[in-house]
This record gives sequence, C-alpha cells and structure tokens, in this order.
Amino acid sequence: MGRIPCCEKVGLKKGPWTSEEDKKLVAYVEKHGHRNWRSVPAKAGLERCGKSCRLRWINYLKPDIKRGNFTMEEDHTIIQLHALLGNKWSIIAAHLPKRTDNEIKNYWNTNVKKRLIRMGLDPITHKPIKTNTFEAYGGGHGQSEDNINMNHMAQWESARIEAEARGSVFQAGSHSSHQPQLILSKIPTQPCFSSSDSLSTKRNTVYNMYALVLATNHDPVLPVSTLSIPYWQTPSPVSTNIGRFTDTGSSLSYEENVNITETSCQTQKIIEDYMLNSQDDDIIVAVEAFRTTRCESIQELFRGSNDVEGPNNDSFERNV
DNA sequence: AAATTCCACAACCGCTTTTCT
DNA sequence: GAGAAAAGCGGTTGTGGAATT
Repeated sequence: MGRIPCCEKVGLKKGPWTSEEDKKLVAYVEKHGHRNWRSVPAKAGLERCGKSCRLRWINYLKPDIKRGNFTMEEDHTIIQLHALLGNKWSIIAAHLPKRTDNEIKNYWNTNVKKRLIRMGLDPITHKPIKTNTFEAYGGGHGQSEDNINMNHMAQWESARIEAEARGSVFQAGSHSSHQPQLILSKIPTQPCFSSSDSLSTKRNTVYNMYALVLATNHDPVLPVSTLSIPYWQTPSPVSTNIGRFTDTGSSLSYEENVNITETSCQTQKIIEDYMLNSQDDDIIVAVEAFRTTRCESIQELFRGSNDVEGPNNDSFERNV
C-alpha cells in the first residue's frame, strides 16, 4: 500500500518505556479512552508513535493484566490449544483470562518450545520429529543416555491428542466452565493456499469451523486428529485412513491406517447449505447449527464434495 | 570482581485485515 | 466500490538482569 508507518516519523522515541511515560499514557487512556491511537501521543504528551502506545497499553499497562509465572493449568491450556490451533496467539490468549497474546507467545518461545524440542517433538506439529525418535532419546534398547522420561512423552502426546479431540480446557470443573467460548469472529478466513477460488476458501473456513467446534465440544468425540487428517481427501463412501498415536503406558506407538467408520448425521447438509448459500456473516449461525448436530466424523463434512480441487496436505496442516 | 553467556520479556517491524470516508 | 487510515497479528530483535566462567 505504500503507507508510511507512524513509527518512522523522525524524532519519535523508541526503546523501553519509562515510568513517567507510562503514567502519562495511563492517565490519558483512563480519562479519554483509546480511540484513534494515532492521536494519542500528541494529546498525552508523549514522543512515541501511536502504534507503540497501543502496544504498551495492550501488553503492559492495561488493567486486569495478569503477570508473572504461568500456572500448570495455563501451561496445559497453552499446549493443548497450540496443538489444535498452531501459532494463533490471539485466539489462545482469548482463552487465558488476563494473559496477552504477546506474553503467551514469549512463554511459548522461551519455555514450551524448548521443552518440546528436548523431548524430541516437533514444536509445530507436536509429533515426534522422526519415527525412530524414541530410540534416539533412549526409549529403545535401554541405552538411555539422557534417560528421557517416556512417561513424560506419553503424557505430552496424550495431551496433544486430547486437545485435538475435544479441547479439554472446556471440560467441566474448576473455573474452566466459566471460560469464554472460542471467539468465533477470530476464525481465520483467509485461504491457506494461493487459489482465489471462493468455494475452496469457504471450504477452508468450514474446516477451521470444524476444528474450533471440536475444541468447544464438551462431549468426547472420536479420536480423530485434526492435525493428521489431510485437508483435502476424496474419502471412500465408507471410511478413510489416517494415523493415530496410541499410549500403551510404557511406550507410544503410531498406528497407520486407522479406520474411522463414518456415521450418518445432518451435518453434511448444513455445511453444504452454508457453502452454497451463505454470506460470511452466516458463519456463526452455521457453527452453532453444526455444533448441535454433534457430528462424529469429519468425513461427513466432505463426503460427496469431490468436485473442487483442494490444496495439498502440507498447506492444510499449517493452517488449522 | 570482571567478563561472558544465557534467558526472559518488552518492544519493534512488516504485513494483513478491518473500518472509515 | 475504492482508497486510505487504523487496528490487529505474528515473527523477530533488542535490552537488561541473572547465571556462569
């Protein structure tokens, strides 16, 4: 677009904020609110750009921001939602009260990501980096150099599967029942591939809907991995084959070609109606309708919709 | 005690999306 | 509907303090 970012104006201060600047910004925002950040610095008497003021307010000064160490529960929630959604920090933050996306992102990059790597798991997919990872990390014939705890890995994988399957942060118990529903308005709507085909874009949106519905569903669903199912398959009328991890207690095994039997439900029609007729605004209605049907198999979504070419699986996996 | 390395986190940057005119 | 401005988002960098040598 060629716009000049406000931060490039000469003479504007950069770097860490002083307490004096913080006071000015807080005083201004508390008095006048924070509409039109561009005009805030001048009115608040700050030599900062509006963008910098906005970030400072959102990430640090805003009231009701929780700071300090993450609790075990928060840690668990982050892992599960990341397994499900990937680097969608703003969506993840929406489900951790009083935590900012920036804080969660930092926590992930400095803490959780390293933990995953140490465990031989890919921080993007949460899956073992390679098939013989267990041997490499001492899980094979007893040459446990670092003696990586297999139970720990199993727990991690279990958490990933659990997150994929049903987003257990939304289960009843503790305060989680009071957590907000997923913010549907934040569902990414851009296509995950270069095609401008509107139907494909909608299909991508619908898939994202499904992933999020899984996370909001309080009832157990089939252990279908939303990260493992190719975005675009032409499934057989009866079943399809995907992989699945199994925790046997002492070790993990990966089963290929897990057979998921399809069950009949009304979802297909709802989704088809959505794709054919809906405006984007209808998405929330469609999601709610979809949710209530409790579709048991994702294959229902796409059965009989083989007339549009889809993206490759890689592009899918990074965009759920 | 000084120098170096490591780490956490605040802040910046560039891009995309949304809103406004 | 088009263009511009504002807001939002995620990746990356910079900084300061803690830990280590």
